[in-house]
Amino acid sequence: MSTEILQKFENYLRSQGLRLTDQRQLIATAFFSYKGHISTEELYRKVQRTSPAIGLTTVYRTLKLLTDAGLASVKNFKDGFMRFETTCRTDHHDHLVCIVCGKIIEFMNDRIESMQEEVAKKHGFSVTDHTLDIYGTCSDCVPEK
Amino acid sequence: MSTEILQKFENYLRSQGLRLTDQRQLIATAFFSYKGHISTEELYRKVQRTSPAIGLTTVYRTLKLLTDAGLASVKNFKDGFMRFETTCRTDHHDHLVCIVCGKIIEFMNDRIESMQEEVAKKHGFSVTDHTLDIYGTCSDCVPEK
DNA sequence: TTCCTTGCAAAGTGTTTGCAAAGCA
DNA sequence: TGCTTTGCAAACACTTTGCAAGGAA
Repeated sequence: MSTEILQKFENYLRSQGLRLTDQRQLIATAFFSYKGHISTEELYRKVQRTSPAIGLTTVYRTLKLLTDAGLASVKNFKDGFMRFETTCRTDHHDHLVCIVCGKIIEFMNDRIESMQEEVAKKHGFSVTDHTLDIYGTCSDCVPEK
Repeated sequence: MSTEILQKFENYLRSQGLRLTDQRQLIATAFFSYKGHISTEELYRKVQRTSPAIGLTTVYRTLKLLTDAGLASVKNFKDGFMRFETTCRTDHHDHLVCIVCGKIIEFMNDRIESMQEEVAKKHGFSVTDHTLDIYGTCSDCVPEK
């Protein structure tokens, strides 16, 4: 299932005169098997469990390649870490972030989207991208008054 | 005019057993006279022009104090710099950021705001904060095709 | 051979902290 | 005197780069 996407990665690499090495394959596979927004460190630890020889640097570099290939995208929440997620899911979405437990819920609201476009147009902007993160406390973390 | 807000700062400092020093006053004044989202470095350079002896560290520390005092708030755009703006203006707003020239336009849209609340409620979140940044190209920077 | 890839260590970024000197109360 | 403040330099945390060794074509 992730073979197809690995194939895309390999195609990109070849087109750049690069190679799909074992490390890159391992890192990419681990990355694509993760459903959420993974930080470099987390992906590193994930990969380390099965292949302790892989270095953090290689994880960084592979994530950069995946991003260049258009297969991953970077996201910065408030914690200052780079987080990545796959772009195969072509759906755009925004985020609800729990400031207590760190849970991230994705949502999508067409009306909000189209109103953003409208606002941008009104100011003469042509939108390339946007970020909507709502921070708050999730139902599991309600402060015990 | 900014005397009033400086007063607030001084009150906060006193309440914490701290002092409103010359440096802090200078930095705070420069900060409050800036209308937009200023980075630490920018504020540092601004202050340096009149008082070259002030250190970057002191700017960082003063901005932290202003934030603790509730007079400034931090904002992180994609560039990885901390940016601050005054909170005296109690109005909330979102941002349109030009990815070419860096221009930042503020806007406010009640319907978007209330729809965010709605989405959060639907997921059991109680909102404390949110971030809506729209990135794009402004009318001055339209790519010359 | 040629050039890509790797992991380590070192460098780089923006930010924070330790510290001794200086200053206010 | 006791405590805050300052600026420098060093430490930090995350990320990137330089490099020599190893590897595929």
